[in-house]
Amino acid sequence: MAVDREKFQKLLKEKGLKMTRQRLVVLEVLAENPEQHLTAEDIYERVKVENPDIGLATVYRTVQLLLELELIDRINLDDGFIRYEIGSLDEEEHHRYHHLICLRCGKVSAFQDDMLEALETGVKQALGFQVVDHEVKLYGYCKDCLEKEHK
Amino acid sequence: MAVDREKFQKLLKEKGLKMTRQRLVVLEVLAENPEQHLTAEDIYERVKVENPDIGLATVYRTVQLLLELELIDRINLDDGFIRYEIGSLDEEEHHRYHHLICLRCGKVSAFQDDMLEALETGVKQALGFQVVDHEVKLYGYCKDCLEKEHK
DNA sequence: ATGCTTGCAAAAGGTTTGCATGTAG
DNA sequence: CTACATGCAAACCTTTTGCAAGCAT
Repeated sequence: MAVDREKFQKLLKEKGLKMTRQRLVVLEVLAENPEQHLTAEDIYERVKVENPDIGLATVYRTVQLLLELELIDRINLDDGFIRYEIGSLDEEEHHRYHHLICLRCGKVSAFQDDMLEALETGVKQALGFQVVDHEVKLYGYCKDCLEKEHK
Repeated sequence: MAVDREKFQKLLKEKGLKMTRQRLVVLEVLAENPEQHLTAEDIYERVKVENPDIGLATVYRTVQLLLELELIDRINLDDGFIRYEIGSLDEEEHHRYHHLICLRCGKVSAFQDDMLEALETGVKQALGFQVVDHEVKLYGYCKDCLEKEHK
């Protein structure tokens, strides 16, 4: 997935910010690794390959920026790291991704489901709470680990 | 909600652990504050009232232990603190609690819904992933904040 | 030129750990 | 008595921040 530089620059300009090599490279790494749940350190390692001078602090500052621009999503798997992934380009699908976390091997996979929309409507009517985003994590055992266990 | 000391001691004994004043007090604080989402520091402050000598490290060690015994649940609201609350005594209700997080005032409330059971069955059939626990967080604006905004 | 950005290193802040002492069983 | 548990302080580790130097516009 390629980064649209013009669109990126336009988004930055709207906030009085500048397009830099570092920001572009961080965004590109995330765009090239969709659904990969990268930590700041992961991004740093990959960015350094073609950009050895970049600092880890810049990666942290950039992911914060990309979050504010809503270009990426934040994922917290409760393992002490905050992870990031490129947001879905399709607005309709953007909030329908959930995560499956294997308690044995730690593998994380995503699946899509829109059943929560009904739940959100119900919460609004019953409690007056207006939902704008959600996060669903399902913990359990993945197919591979289940099969290994049965041997 | 009172703590069943005999049951607690039995659980500890099964793992070769001892029942101490500190462990009991931490569990009691959590039992007396259901659905309160206490941080380790919160627990520490409340425990210190009647037990000034306890150390913060003991609180951390104890919540880890209580998690392993499945007496309490862990909640991560992405605010830099890990929070804890007593688990539902009713096994059937144990995994049906979800959280509503207000993006304006930060208030957290819980609601109950079992619609995820159907989702979990579907995930098992479609992907072979066996779900044993889940966490659902809905972000949005609570009734109070919505009303204030409309004035 | 102006002022946003960066890199470095230091700081921050919640959580964990080492170790000598205390205590439950 | 023995092994597990505690308290204290230091260590950890991810993330944030201060500041002088570096760029984008």
